[in-house]
Amino acid sequence: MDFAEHFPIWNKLTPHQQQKIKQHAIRRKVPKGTIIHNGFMDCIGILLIRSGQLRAYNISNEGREITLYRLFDMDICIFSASCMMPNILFEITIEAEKDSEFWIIPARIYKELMDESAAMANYTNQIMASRFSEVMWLMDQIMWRSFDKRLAEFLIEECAIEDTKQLRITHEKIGNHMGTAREVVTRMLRYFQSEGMVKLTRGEIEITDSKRLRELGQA
Amino acid sequence: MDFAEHFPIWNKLTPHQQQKIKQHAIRRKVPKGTIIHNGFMDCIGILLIRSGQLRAYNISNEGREITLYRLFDMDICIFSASCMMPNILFEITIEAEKDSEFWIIPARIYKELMDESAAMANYTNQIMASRFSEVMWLMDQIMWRSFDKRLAEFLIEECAIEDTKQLRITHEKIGNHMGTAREVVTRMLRYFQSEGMVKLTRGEIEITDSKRLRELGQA
DNA sequence: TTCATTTCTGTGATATTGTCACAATCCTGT
DNA sequence: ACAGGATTGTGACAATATCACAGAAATGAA
Repeated sequence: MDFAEHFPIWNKLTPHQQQKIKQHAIRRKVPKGTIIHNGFMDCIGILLIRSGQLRAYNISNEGREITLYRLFDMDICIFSASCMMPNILFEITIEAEKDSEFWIIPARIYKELMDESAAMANYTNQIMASRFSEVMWLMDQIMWRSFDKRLAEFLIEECAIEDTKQLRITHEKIGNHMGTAREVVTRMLRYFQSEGMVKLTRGEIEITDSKRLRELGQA
Repeated sequence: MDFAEHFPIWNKLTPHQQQKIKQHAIRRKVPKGTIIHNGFMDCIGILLIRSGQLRAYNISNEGREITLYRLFDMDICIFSASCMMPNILFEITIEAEKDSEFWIIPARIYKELMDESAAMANYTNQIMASRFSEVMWLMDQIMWRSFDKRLAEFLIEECAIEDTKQLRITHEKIGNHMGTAREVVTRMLRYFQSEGMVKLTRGEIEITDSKRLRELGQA
């Protein structure tokens, strides 16, 4: 079990607490597309991500989506255990964007640890603050930046994550990430193409002028 | 000092911790309009509100505002001590909307308490979760609800807070609360007036059909 | 291989909201 | 009474969202 290597505050826990985690942590593997957490329904526990990529997003009543943040290797997902936090009154969905593997610490166990360990509680605090910061960043984007800049930034970010200039993603998916309609994405991408910044083919977007796109995204 | 009566987890603290708070907590009174916290600049500490009303909001580079949440009697303001939370990477401004009075626990003292007391750390967690929930609620509003419904709901909410149907507020202020331009507010209010839901005079909005307004706000 | 079906993209028409410019009105202090 | 500021009103236009529908490309079944 290489859990200890990955859990950041392992050394601040007592042997007894370490033992407890070792005993109850479960390892799990899920294929791309799996819904790991959905609103209030389930409460599997805290996740420590070993590999893969998760996406936390919000769904409107009409089924429109917006990505709140993403989780990568070593990240910790707390909202999959929102049942143990009575003041979390919002619903969030968490989905595996890629095949992923993670450990689960059951909510009950984690709560016990938080209650008895200030280190654990403070660490949880920091994770919550990180997620909060990410959502606030998103809020700023939505409120104060125009769509062309946001889309440019999204494409650049996506290229960085996937480490390629040939993004295999549909306009619909981009719309779901950004909380807007597919048509809006299509139109803006066509504009980008007319400006020579991307080349569009079905199911793929090739970035042809990443310098200009980056400038636009950072403006 | 009636601090103890107001601080929710007072009983879970050791006498020594209680003593420490009593020693360092400061009481302060500020007039309406005071900026209590501004971005990263100051870090006065945790506030426990005794009376009055605070507003936490966000400012864009161009100076446009949006209210994130409000704080009332007994509420606790943590972002006035964001310097002690390294993962809080966003800027927030906190302003007294009315003459207000509160206690301040200096950030350093509060941090010491959190580090040594799991109860304190977990309590802080809950406050953070509450604020997070409020921001997520706002996000939902912004993303998925049309402006007429949001404005209707704002007016109803404002009436509840002020306990009156004659709101003394300018269109500009409403725009700043809702993150939109003054003209947009003016136009929608004129529409509401044409529908007989409000009556507009300079500096005042009288709600004349709160039933319909409420229905609109909840639709 | 062919055809039907599904997925993905393209586009015009219209509605909503944001931006800009400027005017009109009301209020306040002198 | 008057000047100057604060507040509100409004038209023109831009940006984005919504709706309806069509065409193109991929997929899978026969």
